[in-house]
This record gives sequence, C-alpha cells and structure tokens, in this order.
Amino acid sequence: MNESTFSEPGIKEQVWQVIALIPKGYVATYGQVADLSGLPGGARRVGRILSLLPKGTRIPWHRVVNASGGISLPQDSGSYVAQRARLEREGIVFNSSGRIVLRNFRWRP
DNA sequence: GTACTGACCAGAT
DNA sequence: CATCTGGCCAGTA
Repeated sequence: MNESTFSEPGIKEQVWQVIALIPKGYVATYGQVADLSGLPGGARRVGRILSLLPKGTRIPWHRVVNASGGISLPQDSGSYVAQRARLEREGIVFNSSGRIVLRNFRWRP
C-alpha cells in the first residue's frame, strides 16, 4: 500500500462539480475542465471520467467537447446523437463539418 | 515489465 | 485542410 495504490480521491467529484457549472447554452473543452479541476494537462482523464458516468446522471456531460469544437464520440453511436441533440436544443449551432464555433459558445468562467 | 488503446491537446509540417 | 509528434494518464492484455 502506498500513495500510488489509489488514484487521488475526490478528483472525479471535482470534475463533476466543474462540469456542473457550465451554463446552459455554453460548452467547455476537456482541457478546460481538466485545468479548472486541478488537473493541468489532464484532458484525457476527464474524457475517461465522462465515459464512466453512471447511466442516469444529472451532470451536463453533453456540454464538454474537444478542443476543435467537435464531439469526441463515434458518429454512429447513440451517445453522439444524444449529445448533439441536447446541445442543439440549448441553442448551440453546428457547422457543416459537425463542429461548434468555440469563439461563440465557449464558456468563459 | 512492455505494448496498445483511448469521450485529449498543442505545435510543427 | 490533413498528418504527424510528443506529451499526458489509466486501464487492459
């Protein structure tokens, strides 16, 4: 048993908390969420945490996109469709390449 | 231990 | 625009 036996406790909750702060109609990137959660350079960890979210979670996971403004899920997945639909329902617009113009929709804390 | 794989990213080419 | 590279970090085989 040592300190590296477990990943730091509370990080997951911290990430959830940060995502919960993203206002409706805005998005944040994985890197942005990582930084705000005290995980600089931890974008991948954020992605992993999102992939492990419980099924009925109330966390607005759909408001997290990649640094290119795209949805980081397979286009043929139900999750992709769900994320895009939720964002569009909040007024977020996708361009012909399936990307959000972050200049317009990125959350600025 | 190595190797590979991801809901990632910035910079270089 | 497309690709590649190196960085990042966990989980899996």
